[in-house]
Amino acid sequence: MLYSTIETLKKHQLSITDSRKKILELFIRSKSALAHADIETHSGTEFDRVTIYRTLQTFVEKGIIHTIPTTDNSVRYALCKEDCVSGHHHDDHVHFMCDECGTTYCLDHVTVPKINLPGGFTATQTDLVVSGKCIKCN
Amino acid sequence: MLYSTIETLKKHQLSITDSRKKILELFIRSKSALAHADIETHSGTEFDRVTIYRTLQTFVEKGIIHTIPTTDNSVRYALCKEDCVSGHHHDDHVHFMCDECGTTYCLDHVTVPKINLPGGFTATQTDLVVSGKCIKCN
DNA sequence: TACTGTATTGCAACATTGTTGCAAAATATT
DNA sequence: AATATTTTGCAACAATGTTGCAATACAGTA
Repeated sequence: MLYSTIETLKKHQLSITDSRKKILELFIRSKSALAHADIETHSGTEFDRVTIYRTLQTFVEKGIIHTIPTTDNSVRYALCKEDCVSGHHHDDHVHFMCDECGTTYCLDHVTVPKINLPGGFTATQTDLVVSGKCIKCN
Repeated sequence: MLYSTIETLKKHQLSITDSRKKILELFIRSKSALAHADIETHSGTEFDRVTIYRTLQTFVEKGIIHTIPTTDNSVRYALCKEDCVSGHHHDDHVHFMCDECGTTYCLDHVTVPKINLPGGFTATQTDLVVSGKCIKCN
C-alpha cells in the first residue's frame, strides 16, 4: 500500500513528501470521492490547509486525481483505479452523488454514452453525474 | 418582456420587487447560464450582494432557475425556456461549458440518455456537462 | 388612495473557502 | 555529507457565501 503511493509519486516525477504520501493514501483507501474538507478532517492538524490545496492542485495537474462536477457546488476529487495510475484522463465514467449521505462514487464500469452536439460545438470532455440514493442509504 | 417576468413571479407566488424583476430579466435575455458574479456585474451597484444571493436561492426553490454542475467549481444558474416557466425540473437536458470563453449553454434539445446503475443505486437526477469549444470559439 | 400586516431589502458582521509571497524546512542530487 | 532545488507552514489577503436585524417596500383591504 505504502509502496504503491511512492511508486505513483515517482511515476509522476514528484518528490516524496509526507503530505503527498498521506493524502494519496487517503485517496487509495477511500472508495469514494474526497472534498478538501474531508482531507483536512482525515489528516488531522497534521498539514497546513495551504499544503492540502497545493497537493491537490499538483495531483490534478499530474493526472493522479481528477475533479468531479457536483450539483451542490463542492469540489470533489477522486482517484480512479488503474486509469489514474497510468495518467489517462477520466472522462469516460459516470459519477454518483448520494443525496442522503453525500458520498460520491466513481462508477468505473458505467460508461458515458456519446452525445450528439449541435453544429459548431465540439466536445473534449463529458461529465455525467447521477444523484439519488446510494447502496448504503437504500 | 417585462410582462413575462411579472407573470412568472406571480405564477410562483412571489411578490414583485425590483430585484426579482431585473434578475429574472437578465436570465430571460441571456441565452447562457449566469454565475452570481455575472449578475452582480450586469446589475451594477443596484442591488446588495446579499439580495442577489437570496433572490437566486428563492428562484431555485421555486423552480424558476436551476443550478448547473460545472467542472471548474463555479455555481451557475440557468432559466431554461418553457420548461422553467411551467415549473418542471430540468434534469433532462445537456449543458455545455466552453473551455475558451467560459460560456455555459443549456442544450435543451439534447436529452440525457438513461443510465444503468449498479444494483442498490437509485437515481433521482442526472446531470450531463460537456466541455469543449462552443460555436462562437470554433 | 390610504392603512396595515407581511415579506423583502440593505447593512454589518461573520464564516468559509481559496490564493499568494516568503522564509524555514525537507527532499533530491552530487 | 554538502549543496541546489523543491516543498512546507505561516501570515496576510481575497473571494464567496451566510445570518440577524432594523428599515423599507409590497400586497391586500377598506
